[in-house]
Amino acid sequence: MATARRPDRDPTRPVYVISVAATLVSAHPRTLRIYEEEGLVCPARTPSNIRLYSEEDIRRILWIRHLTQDRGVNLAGVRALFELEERLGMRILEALYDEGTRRRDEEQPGESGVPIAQDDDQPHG
Amino acid sequence: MATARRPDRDPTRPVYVISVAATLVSAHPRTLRIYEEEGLVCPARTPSNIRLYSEEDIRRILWIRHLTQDRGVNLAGVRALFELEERLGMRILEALYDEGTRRRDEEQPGESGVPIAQDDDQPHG
DNA sequence: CATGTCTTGACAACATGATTGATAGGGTTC
DNA sequence: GAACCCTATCAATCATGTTGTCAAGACATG
Repeated sequence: MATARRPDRDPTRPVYVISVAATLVSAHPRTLRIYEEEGLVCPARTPSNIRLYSEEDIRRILWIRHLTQDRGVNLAGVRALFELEERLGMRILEALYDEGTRRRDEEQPGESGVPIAQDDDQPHG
Repeated sequence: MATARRPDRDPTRPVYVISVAATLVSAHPRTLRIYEEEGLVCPARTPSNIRLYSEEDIRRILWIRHLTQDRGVNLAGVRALFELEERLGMRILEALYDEGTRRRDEEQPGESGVPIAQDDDQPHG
């Protein structure tokens, strides 16, 4: 019945509830709600209004985490960067992530050079 | 003796000492020194180590003021945006400034759509 | 039905950051 | 010599980011 091959792995498909998503990105659920309030992420909702985050949402959040935690950019700066990327219609964030890595010959299968989540012990020590 | 025509108006020519520059951008001299410490601006120096800001420096500072004061971006975000612009080799900041203005048919003579300084009453009330 | 997880909303603690201010000791310019 | 500059430090103020908690309610699954 698989339409393409593995529709379960569609990166846009909403799958994670907020507690799971928070664990994936090593943040507090409260923080993810704030990101949504700030308009930085727009997770889907179930008919009963439950947030469901897709893989793309997770990647977007990981970008926010990278910019805020590693680079010290505040949410207003993240918004400006996202807005810039959207207006220019190109993946400018990638160029920003080539910080210590300079440039690698080939890209990882992670479609857009997003920082990968290494699951920490405690999301919110 | 004018080489081209009016070399005095070369936008890269260092002319303003820090007190004058601070007045031009409506900020405290202390703030301008912080911008320099953060690597956001690099004014020229006289042989006796006195800072001299050029028109381009002023425009750059006005960008910082716009991003920080009007958009709430912190200095780390400003650095990310400048770094991005430098890596991409294009004026992406312009696209960011078209916020409420969308796009105007013609550009003002101000070479790069930089927010103009309207001199306030008190730089640091 | 009971339990657990979700929802929004509010309040607060804590640390960090941005900006301005003041001070000290010394150099530069007029 | 007065007024400006330099570096460096300390501090006050205000805003922000993150986490935490509490409340009252809706929903899903056992």
